[in-house]
Amino acid sequence: MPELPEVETIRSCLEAHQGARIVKVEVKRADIIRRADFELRDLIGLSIKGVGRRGKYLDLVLSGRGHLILHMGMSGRVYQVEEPGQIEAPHVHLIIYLSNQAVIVYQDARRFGGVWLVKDTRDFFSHLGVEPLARAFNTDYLEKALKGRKIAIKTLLLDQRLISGIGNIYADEALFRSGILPDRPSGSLSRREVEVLVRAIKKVLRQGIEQRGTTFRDFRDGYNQMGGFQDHLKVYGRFREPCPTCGQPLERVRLGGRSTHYCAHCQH
DNA sequence: CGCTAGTCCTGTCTGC
DNA sequence: TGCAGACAGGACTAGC
Repeated sequence: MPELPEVETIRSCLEAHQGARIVKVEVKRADIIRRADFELRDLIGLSIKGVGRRGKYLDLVLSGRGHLILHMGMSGRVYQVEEPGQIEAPHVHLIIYLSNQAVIVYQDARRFGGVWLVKDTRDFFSHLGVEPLARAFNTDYLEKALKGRKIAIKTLLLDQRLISGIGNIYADEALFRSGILPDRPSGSLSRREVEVLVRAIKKVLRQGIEQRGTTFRDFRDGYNQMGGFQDHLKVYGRFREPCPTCGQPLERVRLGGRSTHYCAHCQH
């Protein structure tokens, strides 16, 4: 679920807790901890030095070189509450109590997400590709990555080893805005098309962040509030609705196992 | 390399 | 109303 704009939205919400100390940690389900370089109780007393994001991972940087890393999978939420008594919602797996009285809640119904206690993030993030909003993600980079590849361009955009942060919604939206069909063999894109696509990816991700993410179903921001970008989606979730550009009914197919939305008239 | 299918899970919606 | 089946924003693996 949460793609780059959603995780970034949560990240900026949690930034308010920079400097706060962890006073207590409750784990409701031990198996959501996917890796622990140190003990959970070692978190007590550490302060939050910063809140980062890498791809779709949220990175709580702790004093003493530790990181508490969260991934939301499909249905995960991370948000803060003022009153601990209000955390009765189902599927709460981790609760972090801070010295500033805030309580951070991690919940994930489907448990596709996870939590990692990591000492050094360099190796942890080493499998991830370029940040799509970074300068390093440009026409040259994508053109090189596409060269000779036959894989469908949408499937390639979802490969986190090449570009980290794009998910199903923003892939469909970026391709629509670029006028490129999702199943085009990656290597068949012209330099001009690659350029247009890179710009569209950056633009749609930035708009998603501005709108505080897309709440298609589960997503909530760091205050457990819905995002706003769902009102700006042009194709995702709009099967059979008229294309916002040409009015023809939008199509939906399955591509690489993922639901894929596009306009057969506007995208080539 | 590229592609499909399966896996991890629960919730929600649709059609009968 | 009940129930079965499809489907869901992610990521990994096995197999061909």
